[in-house]
Amino acid sequence: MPTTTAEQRRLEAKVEYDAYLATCPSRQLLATLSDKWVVLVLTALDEGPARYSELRRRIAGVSQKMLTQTLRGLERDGFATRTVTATVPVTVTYEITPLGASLSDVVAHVKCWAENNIASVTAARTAYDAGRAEG
Amino acid sequence: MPTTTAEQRRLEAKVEYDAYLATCPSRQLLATLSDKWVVLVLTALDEGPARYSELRRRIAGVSQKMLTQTLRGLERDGFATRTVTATVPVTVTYEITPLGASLSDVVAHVKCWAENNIASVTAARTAYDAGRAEG
DNA sequence: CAGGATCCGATCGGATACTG
DNA sequence: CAGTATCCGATCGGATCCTG
Repeated sequence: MPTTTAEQRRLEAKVEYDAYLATCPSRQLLATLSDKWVVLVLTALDEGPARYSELRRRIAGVSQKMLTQTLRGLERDGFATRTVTATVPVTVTYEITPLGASLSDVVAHVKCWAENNIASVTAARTAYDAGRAEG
Repeated sequence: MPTTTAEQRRLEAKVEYDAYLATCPSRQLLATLSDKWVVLVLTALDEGPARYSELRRRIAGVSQKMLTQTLRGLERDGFATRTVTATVPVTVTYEITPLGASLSDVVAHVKCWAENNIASVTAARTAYDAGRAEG
């Protein structure tokens, strides 16, 4: 009854790999950028400081849950600052940090590539789908 | 019974925004890169052509479902080619395309930023968590 | 070898209701 | 105004079984 087979070894490899991925800086960042809301909020903040409600307006369609959650993440990662002013009712202002702005530049770079190459991607997709259709 | 209130308008805004996002090239690409497997497979292919089983080994921890699904996506987007050789059993080789290699360069750029700035992010996180802990 | 098909638990994210 | 807390449907992805 050999319980350690290819199955076992694959599982071990997975655990190792997961650990590797978890500590890999680039994977961590990719995971962050994976979040669609992170990119949208970061971009919105890049246009200038804004209050919570202002952000909800800039990013139409975001739920309050996701906006809050995303802002907390950005704050934690040092990409944005959260400033509370003791007015009545309280005023909260979010602002992008230099680090956040730097990240925003990277995102802009990705956007640039996308805009330059979307035509090729669309063409490839159309061709691929056409091939599927005719069998 | 005014059924069209702020709630209604927000929904409409959301629909519009979703449509905008769906057609936005950069968002489409970001959505693609969002997928952790896309990045991993693309990177693996960037190291050279490989067969299906070889890819499973290069990317430890990937399930066959996700690998296949991801490869189909890459093929559809024109980032990789799939070549079937009629041997017994059949041999399938995947290779990155120039477009895919170009995208891989962008990913490398992101990785570079990550490696250069991970220290700042980690520091920010530690500081943030410390602040939370002490209340 | 290279997948297609299916089941199913886990996570995500929107809607809703309530608070200082 | 700026959130927090909860419910819950939908999607994701891994495991498993099967095929040319």
